[in-house]
Amino acid sequence: MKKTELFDTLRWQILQLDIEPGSALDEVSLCEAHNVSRTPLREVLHRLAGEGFVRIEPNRGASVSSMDITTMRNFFQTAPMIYASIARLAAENANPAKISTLRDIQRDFRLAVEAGHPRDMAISNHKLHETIGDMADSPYLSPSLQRLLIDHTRMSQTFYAARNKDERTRIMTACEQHDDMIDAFEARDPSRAVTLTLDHWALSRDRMDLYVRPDPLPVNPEVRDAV
Amino acid sequence: MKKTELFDTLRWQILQLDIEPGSALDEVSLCEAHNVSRTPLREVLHRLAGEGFVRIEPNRGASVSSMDITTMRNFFQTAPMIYASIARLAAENANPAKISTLRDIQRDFRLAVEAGHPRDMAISNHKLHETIGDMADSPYLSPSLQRLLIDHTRMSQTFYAARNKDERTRIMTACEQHDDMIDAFEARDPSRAVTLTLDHWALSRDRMDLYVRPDPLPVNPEVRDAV
DNA sequence: CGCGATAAAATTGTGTACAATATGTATTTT
DNA sequence: AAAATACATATTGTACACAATTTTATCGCG
Repeated sequence: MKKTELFDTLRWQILQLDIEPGSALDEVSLCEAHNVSRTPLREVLHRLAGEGFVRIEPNRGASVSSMDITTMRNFFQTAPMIYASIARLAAENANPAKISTLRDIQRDFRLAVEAGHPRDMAISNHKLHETIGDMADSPYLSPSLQRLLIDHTRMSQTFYAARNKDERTRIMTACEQHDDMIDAFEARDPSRAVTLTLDHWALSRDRMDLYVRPDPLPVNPEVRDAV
Repeated sequence: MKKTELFDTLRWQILQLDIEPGSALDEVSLCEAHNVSRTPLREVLHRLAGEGFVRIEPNRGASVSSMDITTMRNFFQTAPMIYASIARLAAENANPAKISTLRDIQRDFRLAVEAGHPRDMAISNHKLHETIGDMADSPYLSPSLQRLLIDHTRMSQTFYAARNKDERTRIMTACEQHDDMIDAFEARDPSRAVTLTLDHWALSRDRMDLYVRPDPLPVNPEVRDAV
């Protein structure tokens, strides 16, 4: 397997929670698993570290970036601002090629929703928001967007693994919102794009709360205090 | 030289424009210069790439991130928002240890100003804003702050290389603003911290414009078109 | 002289061996 | 039995050799 593939593979494995947050990454086992030597693997790990997927402690190897409660608080604080700014820029910078890409991704997303495949939903959703970030074309904002999306996608696994009818309805709503957002980008309507984006955020935020505080809440007082 | 040192060395060389933006980085010459083999050097380059200091094109090596006019436009658009948000969080999360660090760095900055050492000013200024970012303690905002600071520090070389009295006065003002900002952080006054930060931004912005559009403007029409 | 193909040189990418460091275990000491 | 030490093992870090690729130089041809 080539290095670029390896990078993408590990990236997606992390995003899809195939590799648990916080878990240690053993170099030799990864090498055997992906059929590369340690030299390119380590280079990939260093890049992943630079982009926030992984944490490298000198002489102690790499581990997947963790998602603890304190960072979650920051997440909910920061996400709406970044998403809104990105949306604004994306609407200002919209071009037909990127809009077309967005439509393609959104088609995949809708198919995944109709087929009820949580993994594919999460993947398409990530790609969609990543592409919006590309369209915004802001080298200064996209680092934060990328960092947000890492944790957003990991958390959204819960969101898309819909169990009851209400949750499935929410996913349908999110799907419609995507279409509306793309329409707003295409129409180059920044303020509408921002509004729709914030609505979209609010919808997924309500569900992601459950990731941090799983439903039903544990009644164990010790656990509550720890949180 | 160890790998962590090498990382910092290259980082500062890029930030201080010792290595020109856009210039190619030859692996073997860097190895000889810093007395390491290519393996650790390449790992460092990959990490620098992940953090936005460097750009790696497969099979074509690494080059220092460039600063063209289009990215500059994004810079001025994005910077105030990120700086303000970071300032707010820094004021909310202020703790004595970090405040003390800030005071130390600011002391260095003032010394550099009084001694008239542009390089040291730029370094201290970078460290100061980086530490404010640490204090804000937001894993989602700091990637963008870091990316902004890369270009801000590189541009500020112009700012600190003061030639006339007016420019030196501006630097003095910036120095005072640093103190006021740290006071606001220490007092845990978010809104004041944000206001002061935006003032500080406005001051340096006015000077950095000159970097993008050097004074006096070239009247050559070909150059204008190319830009 | 310009253009394209081909060969040589230089540069980047990968595999492997070995060194340095950290971790785990057994033994000794109190 | 607990703590400390020394040793063995496992893991990470680095150097180097070679493979793959790109860049440069050379040559032939119209």
